[in-house]
Amino acid sequence: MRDCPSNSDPDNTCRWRRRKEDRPAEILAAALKIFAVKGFAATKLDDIAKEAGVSKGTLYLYFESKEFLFKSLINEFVLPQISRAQQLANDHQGPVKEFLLELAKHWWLSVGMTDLSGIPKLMITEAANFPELAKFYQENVIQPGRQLITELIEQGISRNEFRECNSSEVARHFMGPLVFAAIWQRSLAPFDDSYDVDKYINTHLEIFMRGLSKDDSE
Amino acid sequence: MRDCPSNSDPDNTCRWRRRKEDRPAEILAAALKIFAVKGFAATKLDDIAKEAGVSKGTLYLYFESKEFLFKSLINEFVLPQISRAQQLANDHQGPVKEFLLELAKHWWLSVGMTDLSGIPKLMITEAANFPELAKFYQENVIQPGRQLITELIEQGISRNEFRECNSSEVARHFMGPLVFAAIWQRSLAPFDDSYDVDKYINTHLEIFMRGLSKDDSE
Amino acid sequence: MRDCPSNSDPDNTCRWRRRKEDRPAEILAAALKIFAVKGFAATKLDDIAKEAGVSKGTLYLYFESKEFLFKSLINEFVLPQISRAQQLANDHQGPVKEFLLELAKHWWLSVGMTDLSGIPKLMITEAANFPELAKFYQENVIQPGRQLITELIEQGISRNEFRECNSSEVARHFMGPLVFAAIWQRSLAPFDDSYDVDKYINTHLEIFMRGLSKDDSE
Amino acid sequence: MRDCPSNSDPDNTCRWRRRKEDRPAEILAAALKIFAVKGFAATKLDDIAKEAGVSKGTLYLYFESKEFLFKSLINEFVLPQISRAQQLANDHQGPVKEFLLELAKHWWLSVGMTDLSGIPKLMITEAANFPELAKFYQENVIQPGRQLITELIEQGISRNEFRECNSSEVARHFMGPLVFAAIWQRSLAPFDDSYDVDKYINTHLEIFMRGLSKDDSE
DNA sequence: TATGAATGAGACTTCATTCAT
DNA sequence: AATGAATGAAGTCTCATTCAT
Repeated sequence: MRDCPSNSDPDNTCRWRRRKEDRPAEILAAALKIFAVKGFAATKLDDIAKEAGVSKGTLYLYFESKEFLFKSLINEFVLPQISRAQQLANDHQGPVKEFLLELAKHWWLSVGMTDLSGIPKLMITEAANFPELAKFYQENVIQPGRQLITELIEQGISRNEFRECNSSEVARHFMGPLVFAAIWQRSLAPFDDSYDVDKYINTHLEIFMRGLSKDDSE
Repeated sequence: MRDCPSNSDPDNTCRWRRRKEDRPAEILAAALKIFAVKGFAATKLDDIAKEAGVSKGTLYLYFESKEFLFKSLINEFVLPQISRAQQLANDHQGPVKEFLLELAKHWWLSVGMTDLSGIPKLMITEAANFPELAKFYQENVIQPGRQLITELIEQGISRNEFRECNSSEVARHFMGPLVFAAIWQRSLAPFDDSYDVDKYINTHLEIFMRGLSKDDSE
Repeated sequence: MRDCPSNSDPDNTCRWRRRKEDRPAEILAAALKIFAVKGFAATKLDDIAKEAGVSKGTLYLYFESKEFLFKSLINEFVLPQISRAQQLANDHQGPVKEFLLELAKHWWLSVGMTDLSGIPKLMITEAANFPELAKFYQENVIQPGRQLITELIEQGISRNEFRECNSSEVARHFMGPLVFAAIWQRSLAPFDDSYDVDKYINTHLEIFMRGLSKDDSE
Repeated sequence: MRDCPSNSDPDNTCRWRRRKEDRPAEILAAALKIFAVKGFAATKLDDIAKEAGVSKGTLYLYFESKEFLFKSLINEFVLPQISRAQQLANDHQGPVKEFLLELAKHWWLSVGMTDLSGIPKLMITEAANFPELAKFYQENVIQPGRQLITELIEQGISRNEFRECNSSEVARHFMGPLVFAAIWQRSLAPFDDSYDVDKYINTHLEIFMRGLSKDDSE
């Protein structure tokens, strides 16, 4: 379905494949890869086209400009993330601590260690160049996400799992290092032989949970 | 034209006299400001020149290219940082915990909240575009810095201030949130009304120290 | 898909049935409309296709290129014009003056006020970009047309209707304002509220005839 | 003044001439030449740059876009024309007929036979593509010009030089053929060996004046 | 030393043309 | 025969770099 029928193009060298429906998603995936590495300005549309396996002109069949492609990228990949965590939250049972750990693990597997981690990196990189986008991201991703964590922490406090604390402030410190790990992964980690993301995340969660736990919780 | 004519200012009391020997430093400071906001590719030399109060051509009297200017920037501002912390470390007396807190405070005042915080942001942003620079930064700033913290933590453990832990790994979590706060400051913080850096840093240090302290340390 | 399915319209009474043999003519008509408004270079084949109600690809089934389509246009619409006037000339009886007026009226009704007036506009607009076409037009339309008028004027002189004059030169002034009116119609007339073509043409013919008439002819 | 000092660049091969003040006018003159021949869309900025003897980039130092250059062209060359004729009108003495002939001659020498005749051609060619420009031209050039002629004709009527007529309508027929001659010159005249502009204009003025004169004016 | 007009390579973007369906 | 997704050459425009002044 995606390619030329194999019988007429066994080597898949056919340049005239038609796959209108898949194209936008393919292009967005390619764009995310390149943009996340180079940033907006340093990315050439030629590179994205090559990564997507199409010609430069094809990009313009689906996205009216480089800027629009970039913005579509954020919208496309960001919006689905929002609701997912909330669904998880609604379903969970049992100790908050365990659920928070599960949430971290889930975020890491579905965002942090995938191409999607390019999104937070891009938002940090380009916030000053695309303020509307940054505002949108802040309001629709960061804040709802933090709100969710905040509520969980408060739940943990009221369930006597966690010590009293400024839940909203503490929530920032739950996500911060996760996001930082994702960004680090895409920047200086390749130059740091002794860096091990999983260890980093585990250590973070340990420190965080110990800091949050009641003193007599041992 | 821009300088005070020497004949009219024989006593050199003119406050606005341009000291030629400062030009490179002025340009580097201007470049840091702009690069940190826009990133390397999106920055125009015109903008840097304007910020520095010189003409575009003048930049080329001191730096042979945009890339060279960028690299000079890193070298210029990064190298001094390295030794400073070590000097502090050599001088310190008393509890490690207090010194670590002092170190964090010092880093924040001299780097995190100044234009110098543009350096870590740029390194993260441009690591993939300037691998040699990233390698250099990693080896000459990140690693020595972490090494210093690692040793302090080990000292704290041996002095019975801190619990047993993987000192090197934990050291990452001392600096990570500080660096993250600096970067956040320069990206999404302007869109987050409820964000307060100082609170963020204090909360981080509290959580971190509590996580590191011995259980009976209360 | 666009045609009536033949099985559902066995009697061929469907008004919207697409007659394939008309396609080239339909495309040429659409092309004339768009080209006359925008000129050759500013016209997109997409626009012509839309106007003709076909897809872009279809244009290439009938015309090998944009340039060829443009040239076909001129040939298609220009050649029929030539002989028509001459036929009229052969048939006419009575005063030359009346026939000239009739000729002007006929030209205006069949060319000047129809889409065909796009042809002279295009020839003037694009003469420098398509010299061969301009030469062809000059030799096959302009000159024969003027020759016809010239002969009529000479006939009028010999019949004592008109004063002596340089018939060939005067012939230019018979057609010139008619053509100019057609072109004006397609350019600046829409911005001139007080412009009235019919009045313009009538005034022209009055002035022209008065200038041509014998002084005592009143 | 315009070029490099001859002593340092006797062969005038210096590519780094500076002549900021002259540049815009030079570029506009070059642009008028090319635009008038090819029309807006078919003109490449490279061609204009070459004609002006500068590089493509230089155009953008003075005009922010191709469209803006085009519009500047109209504004630059059109506005001066307006007042000139009115000044002439204010100064004139004697018979209106002679002054009208003088005006025609003046227009032809200063516009019709110079590069400036490209302006009316461009307005006709591009009216549909630049409606605001067409409106501006209509209101600021065509109408004032016609108004001037109209008043002169009315003056002639009241001085008993001309017959009664619809002065405003007749004024159109004074200028029309002059403008048409200018446009013809730039389009099909090169393909018409027997065409002689001067003869055309003289014949026009003869016919026009005869048509306007009183019957007993002989 | 300092300037900024000028340059031209290279990016974004358009659209005539092709061809699998 | 008809379509319209895909292509890529060619145009507009930007900006790092140069150099006469």
